[in-house]
Amino acid sequence: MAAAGATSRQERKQASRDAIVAAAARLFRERGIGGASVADVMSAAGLTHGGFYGHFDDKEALVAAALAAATNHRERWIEPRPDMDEAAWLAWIARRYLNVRHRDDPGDGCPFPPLAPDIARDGADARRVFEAELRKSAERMAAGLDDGTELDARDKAYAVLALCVGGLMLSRAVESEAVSRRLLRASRLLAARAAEAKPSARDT
Amino acid sequence: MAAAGATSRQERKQASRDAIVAAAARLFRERGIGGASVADVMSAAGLTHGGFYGHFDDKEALVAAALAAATNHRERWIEPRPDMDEAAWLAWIARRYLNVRHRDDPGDGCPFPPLAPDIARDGADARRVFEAELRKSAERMAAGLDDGTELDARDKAYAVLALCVGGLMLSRAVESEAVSRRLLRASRLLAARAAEAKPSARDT
DNA sequence: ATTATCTATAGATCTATAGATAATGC
DNA sequence: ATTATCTATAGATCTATAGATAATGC
Repeated sequence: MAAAGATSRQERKQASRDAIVAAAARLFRERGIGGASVADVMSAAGLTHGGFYGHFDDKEALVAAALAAATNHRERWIEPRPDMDEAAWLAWIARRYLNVRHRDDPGDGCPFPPLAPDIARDGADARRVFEAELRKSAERMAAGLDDGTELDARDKAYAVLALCVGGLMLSRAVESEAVSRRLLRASRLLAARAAEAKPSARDT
Repeated sequence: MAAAGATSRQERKQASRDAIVAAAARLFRERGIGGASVADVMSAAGLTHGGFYGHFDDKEALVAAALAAATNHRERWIEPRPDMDEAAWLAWIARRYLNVRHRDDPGDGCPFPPLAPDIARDGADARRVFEAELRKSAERMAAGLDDGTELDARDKAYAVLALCVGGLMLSRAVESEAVSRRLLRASRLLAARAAEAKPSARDT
């Protein structure tokens, strides 16, 4: 008789937990970890402050969960495109990441630029989650790249990630629109150069 | 009779202010802006909490001053080397910036990686100072670079800065030494590729 | 009867201010 | 007499906990 529509106690608790994590993932990206209190997160999730500690031991555990949850971004930016050569694909990825829309919507964007310094100073658990997420991004990108002479496919991916994260972060920290856009554009153009100089030379 | 050794009231106040700014520049880089309280900064400067407001209107004014003061880093990393070609010089700059020593000493290092996200969320004053400092770095670097076909000298400089800042920041946010070093190395290698493919081709 | 959530609060911050103190400079 | 700094504190947070409440599930 356990019909599909029935929401068990466990299911509802899980739904609350999911709402807390989703709210935290957004607020931490928008305001930084210190800028969003537990009460802020719970309120955004439609719950009251005190209930938080039935779901997590402490705020640091929430940080790790929120970071892992803010992962949906990856599929949007690092999409396989077998029809393109390496340089064109890297340019395509960089264009999807380094743009004004992404710059202006940190709450729904990549968690690395707004959270990296906070995580660097946080506990080892958070850094382990950060590393796992970064590695997944690198591996997804590396799958579409070739090993080069100096940089293998994963090296290229890490370097392009560093460039994208740095470019987006700096574009948010400057005041003038002109410099901000210049940072985005220049970083996009350098990203494509991670490709080997002559990717299709051997085909000729 | 105003001998050189005499310290006027004004001079001593200036010395206190300098000590406050120096302490703030270090603590903000080490712990983030939210992680160092006004009391922490004053204590590190050898003064008491209450005296702060005789020097600055509020904490945000200190952030702007501390950011501008953490500028001595630039000369260390972007040193003109007319003996090198463009790619070699960029590789040299990247090596000076993207290394383990710099990674492990944020308090004495470049203020951009640890502070950029905080500044992005802070007031316009802080962002203006950030932009001015970034622009000075870019111009110092661009002075040693050539205009290319896609990227002019300043574009190259901004892109290399984005890469360096992103690479250093990510290398601090991951937990394993192996991934951290890989990020530094891969970013160093990509930095050199901001140079034109054949800088000395015309000379032949 | 069990459990998820809420109300209320303790204890520890943090920014900013007000008034006291101690040292310089007229 | 002026001014830089210190002591003390108000008012506003923030994390975490304890005990009350209300709803599910036996």
